[in-house]
Amino acid sequence: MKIGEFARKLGVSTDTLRYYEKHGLLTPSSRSQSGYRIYTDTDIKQMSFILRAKNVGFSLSEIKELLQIKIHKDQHSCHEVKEMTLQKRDLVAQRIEELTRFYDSLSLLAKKCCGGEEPAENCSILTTLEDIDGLTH
Amino acid sequence: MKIGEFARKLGVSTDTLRYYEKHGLLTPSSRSQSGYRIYTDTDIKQMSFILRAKNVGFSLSEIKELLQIKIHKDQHSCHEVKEMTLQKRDLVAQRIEELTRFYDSLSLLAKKCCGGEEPAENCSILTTLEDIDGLTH
DNA sequence: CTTGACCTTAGGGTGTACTCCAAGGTTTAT
DNA sequence: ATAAACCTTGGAGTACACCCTAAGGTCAAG
Ligand SMILES: [Zn+2]
Ligand SMILES: [Zn+2]
Ligand SMILES: [Zn+2]
Ligand SMILES: [Zn+2]
Repeated sequence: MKIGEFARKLGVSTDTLRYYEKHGLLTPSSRSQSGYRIYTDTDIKQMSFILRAKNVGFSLSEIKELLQIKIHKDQHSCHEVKEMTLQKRDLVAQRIEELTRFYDSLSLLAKKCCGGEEPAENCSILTTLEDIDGLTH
Repeated sequence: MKIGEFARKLGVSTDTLRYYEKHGLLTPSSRSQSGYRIYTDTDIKQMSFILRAKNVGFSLSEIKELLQIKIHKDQHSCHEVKEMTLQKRDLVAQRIEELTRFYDSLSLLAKKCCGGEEPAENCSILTTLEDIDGLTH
């Protein structure tokens, strides 16, 4: 499919796709005789991967590194490729851990509030926010 | 403490701190007679909160919204404040879910690789990466 | 065979989040 | 008292990730 249809399917702009190509994140599978970009289902999968990674806070250069796993093919051993994958996975695990602490902070915060209709001036939620780091330890 | 010491403690630049103040993320507790910014332990807690949020991929404007919980004091009821906190918490939960899918993708990928010393040319990890979305469904 | 919807590249503009001066005032140490 | 090490504001510059426009080529429908 051409760039317009592909962009609509993925919910991004054609400009974004050209930008990603220029920066080595997603090169369309081929070009038509007239030079049009041709995207395939494989490209949809890779683009979905990119968008999910972006959504959880990875920068484009970090995502590019994640995709490098694919590019190292013949220059590297299975061992190296596996190591790299596990290393990236650990990075994700760290983020999950931090986010979980964050989630717990907000949960505790909510728990401390009565949720009533009175003005929140003396609400413990507000006085506790300053201690949010203390809450999680 | 003054801005330099505070910056060193938190591992950021003084420029960043002035930038955050200008954009409403962290206003130092007070100023000295000569106009120097004076930061306290409370400011350390708030800044740690900001940095943790940044680390897990929140933008500064999102973080500002998170901190609004504190600012709404007398204008809002306990009910509203609690709702806001829970809503922010759900946003964090969504991110955790996405990151977890991501983690599973990379785990499955690693599992498919023998990890041996031969060139990775025929490594299933590389042929599977294109199918990474399929892996998680 | 022309209209309109698509596509191409090149290059400029925007918002975010810093980062780096410049010119000057303050504080501490010798 | 004067240097060194802080601090102040204002404004300019940078990197990232787009976003938009211009000028033109391609292609299916009427
Ligand atoms: Zn309350
Ligand atoms: Zn209450
Ligand atoms: Zn392998
Ligand atoms: Zn192998």
